[in-house]
Order: sequence, then structure tokens, then C-alpha cells
Amino acid sequence: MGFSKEMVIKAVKENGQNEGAVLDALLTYKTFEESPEDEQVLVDPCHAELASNVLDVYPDEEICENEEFKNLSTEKDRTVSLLVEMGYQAEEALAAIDRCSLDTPIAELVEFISAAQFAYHTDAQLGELSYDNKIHQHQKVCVLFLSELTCSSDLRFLNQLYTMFLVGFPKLNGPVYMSKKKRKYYDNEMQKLQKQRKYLEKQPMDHDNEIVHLPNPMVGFGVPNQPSPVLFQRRIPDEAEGRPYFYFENVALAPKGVWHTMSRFLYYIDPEFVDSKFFCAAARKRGYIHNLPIENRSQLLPTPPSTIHEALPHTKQYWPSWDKRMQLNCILTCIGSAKLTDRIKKAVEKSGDDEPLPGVKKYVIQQCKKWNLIWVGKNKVAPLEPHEMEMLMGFPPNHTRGGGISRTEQYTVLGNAFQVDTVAYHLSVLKSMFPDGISVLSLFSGIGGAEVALHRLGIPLRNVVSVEISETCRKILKSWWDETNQQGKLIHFHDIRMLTAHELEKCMSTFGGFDLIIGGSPCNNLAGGNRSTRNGLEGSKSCLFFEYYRIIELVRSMMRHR
DNA sequence: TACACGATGAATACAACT
DNA sequence: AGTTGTATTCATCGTGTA
Repeated sequence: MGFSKEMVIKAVKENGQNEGAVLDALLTYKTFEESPEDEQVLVDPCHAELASNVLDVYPDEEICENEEFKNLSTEKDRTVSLLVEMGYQAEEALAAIDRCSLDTPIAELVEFISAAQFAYHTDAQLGELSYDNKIHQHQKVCVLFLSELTCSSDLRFLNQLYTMFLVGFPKLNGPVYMSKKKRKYYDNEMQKLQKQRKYLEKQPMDHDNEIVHLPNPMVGFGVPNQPSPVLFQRRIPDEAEGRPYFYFENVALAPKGVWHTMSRFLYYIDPEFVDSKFFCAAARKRGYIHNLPIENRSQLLPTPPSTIHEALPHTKQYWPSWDKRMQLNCILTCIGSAKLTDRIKKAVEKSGDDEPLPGVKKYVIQQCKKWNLIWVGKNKVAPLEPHEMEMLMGFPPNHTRGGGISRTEQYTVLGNAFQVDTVAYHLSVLKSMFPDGISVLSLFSGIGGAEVALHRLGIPLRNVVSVEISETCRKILKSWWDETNQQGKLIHFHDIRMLTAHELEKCMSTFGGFDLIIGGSPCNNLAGGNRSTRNGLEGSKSCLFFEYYRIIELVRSMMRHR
């Protein structure tokens, strides 16, 4: 069929014996190979790989010693001329430097320009739309590209592109970078990709390979006091092995295909699905993708109460015998209203001291389960209090209190948090590995579930770089940090989308790299409770998963070559 | 202005059944 | 193997009120 031997070998290596995937990969290579020579630097699948290799040897420093550049007046001029030398226009180079700052490594500037060019092009294709709408369309296009390509170097390049869309390239407001020749080339590329997409959409999908099955019971690789599950071989590819360890979390009951995609991005590691009802008195079905060892885990002590009665003893005296609940449902971000509890009270009181009619009982139980209501008085139900949620989730008392936080916001941040005991069980294996403490990169930190878990395990927190967009959450974590008298350093970043490789490099050079990357990406567009925008990884919040992926890939590749 | 409330179902898994 | 019924779910939005 005209493919070169090297290509076929590469494709088989990356896709195994799956003929369809191999063919797809070959077609993709072919697409790129046919690019005109002088444009290759822009969309060549090897380009991203090249860039990351270059990054490893710090080319800008190396080249700085070259005589040719010493005569140039400023560092900026030097960088610009270097980029021009590489085939970029001076305007592009200047815009990139202005946007990224001058001391950004050359490889990152190159990636920025490449992504900006492609982004600009797709932007032109979308025509007249509102800014927000455009950004969202770009994200969609990117997700589609990303989910079609399986070659890892393609993924790296497109990931950079994706970042560009997220960051909002049109704000550049720069000149039109593309020459007519380039524009034509991009049009051509776009058409090919769209054709490929349509072709793939028509193909009958091999759904069996795409479905990630949830274990029943949901005990992951094992939980305390439960029979061990039958374990299939747990395979962690070499490139995902070892330090820095990573730990990713999200809702287990995401739309179909989402976990398969997330697993594909995170080195094809099988997710570990665990229900926190095996750790505390409330359910919480979550999936975790991590490369931690799973032997010799240990529980957090003291073990928390496992039933409603033990966890909330004051409810015992009011709990009717016909409410058979032993554990609570998942703690969400919204609570039942006062009027609802009122209606329930009236309905139950109608029957006096007798048991309510079956119809009433059914209604009450249904509402109690739906809204996680507990019995706090005679015939009286109420939603959980924030401090009760904190306790159930494994946080210290009043963790989310103070700092001018509203009650509603307390519920929101608690509903988004880790169940500390569950996460700590998985992280417990780190204790013997890092007896002197660990350096943590905490993404989407929220109220600091990861930090609390590590602290309660007795693992000293040497350095914590926390990325969290909500100011209230950052305040909560900071005040916990101060209250628990932490000796290490806590550094906050605001927006993960703005976190550059350069900033990470700076952190890592002072900390000696990271030991653990931990976090759960936003689930807003994955969660079952979302009626309006449950649109999967394309959603405006949940698409930040790809940022999580970007950071992991970045940190790990930087640390591999330190 | 900030906060609390109430209306807004569908997607998914699974047990039980034909 | 297909069908039916049951249970659960890290939510968003506009609106009224203090």
C-alpha cells in the first residue's frame, strides 16, 4: 500500500495487532509525511517530540555560548533571531515572547507559535461566533482530534494546541501570521482531518474495547474488611512507572467512554473504582488512576464510624424503624430545602403515633435518600450540617468554616472534596518510601483533601505546590496549613491553564522535582446530577482533565531527563 | 449585592424477570 | 438474550429576599 517499512514497524509497535488501529496510524503518518518540507516544523508529528528533547538539554543556554549570538544587543533580539532562523516570522516570535515572558525556554516558545498558528487557522474556519462560543468550538475540535489520534507524539503536539485554545489565543490580537501558502496548506490539513473524522464516525465502533466495567462490589484492588477481589494482571507501562507518582480521581459514574478516554491519556492504566462506603458512613463512588503500588496498604487511624448511627448518634433516638438506611448516599454540593423537610414533617405527623401509610412511607424514604436527610427530631428530618459533612469526609472539625465563607459555598466545596480515609488508604504506601517527607504537586486542590490525607498518614509535607482557582478554597487550605503548623513550603497557583512549563521547572529546580502529583479534575460535566450540561470531557469544566494530563506529561518528561 | 431556594430529568448500572 | 423496573448521581440556572 505504499507505506515505508519503518512506518509499519512504528505503527505496529504502538498499536499492537489491532489491524484497524495500525492502518489508522499509518494513514495519519502518511498525512503528515506528505506535508511540504518547509512546513514540517509546524505539524510534523515528530516535532513535539523534537521540542521536548531539545528542552531536555536547554538549547537556549547552549546556543547562548555560540559566538554568533554574542554580538546581538539584547536577549530578546537573540531569541527572536533564533526563532527566525528556525523559520518563524519575527512578528510571531515577538508575540510569543510578549505572551510567555522572555526567559521562557525556546522549545516552549516554538510550541506556543505552532499552536497559535493552528489555532488561528481553525478560528478563521469557524466564522462569526461569540468569543465564548468560539472557544468552546475549539475545545470540541481539539477533543475530537485528541480522541482520534493514538500516536503519543501526536498527542503531545495536540495537547499543546489544546492548551492554546483553553488559554484563549484570540486575545493575542496580533497580525495575521499566516502567509497564503501556509493558509492553503492548513486548509488542506483540516480537510484531511475532517475526512478522517467522518470516516471514523461511520465505522462501526468496537465498543467492547471502549467500555470500562465497574466492579461490583466497588472495592477496587481491595478495601479493608472485605473479601479481596479477583485481581486481573495490573499492568503499568514502563513510561508510567515510578517517581513522580501520580494519583488522579473523578466520578465513577461518568458518561460512557469517558473513563476509557481518561485511561488512554494516563498511560492506559486501569482505573481503580472504589466506593467510600467501605471507609465511612457515606457512599462515594469514585475512580482513581494511579501508579502507586497496591501492596501493604494501611488504614487511617482511628477508623471512622461506618454506619449512620455510629457517625450521628444524636439521630438514633428519632430514627423510625421503617427507615432501614444504615449508610448515607453520596454527599453532593446541594442540600434539601427547609420547605421539603417541612412537607415531610407534616406528612409523617398526619399518622400520629402510628406508622405512616405505605404510600407516605415510600414518599418519605424516597426523598430522604434523594436529599440525604437525617432524623433530627420527632418526625423531623434535616439535611446534614457542614460540620457533619466534614466529619464524614474525613476532615478536621470546622475545616471549611470561617474566612467569610457562606453556608452554600461550604456545601459546594465539601461536595467536591476527596473522602480522606479512602484516598489515604491508597496513599499509605508512600509512607515507607518517603520517610523524610514528600514534595507534592496538588492540582485542583480544592479544600486540600490530599494534603489532609498525607498529613494524617504522618507523611511530612516538605513542599506543596497547589493549583486551585477558587480563592475561598485557597484560603481554606492556607488556614489549615497554618493551623496544623506545617513546616514545609506552600506555594499557590491560580489557574492551571496558565501554569507554564517554565514555572514548573522553576519549582522543580528548587524542590528537586516532585514525588507525587495528585488531584481530581472537575466533574461538573460528568456528574449525573447535572441536568443541563452533562456533556462529558468536552464540557467547559471537565475538559480541564486535559490540562491535568498536560501537567503530568510535562513534569514526568522533565524529570525523566534531569 | 450576596445568599438561599426551588425547578429543571437523563444517563447509567443492575437486579429480576420473561 | 432481551425486557422491565429500581436506584443513584463531586449540578446549573433563574428568581426572590434580606
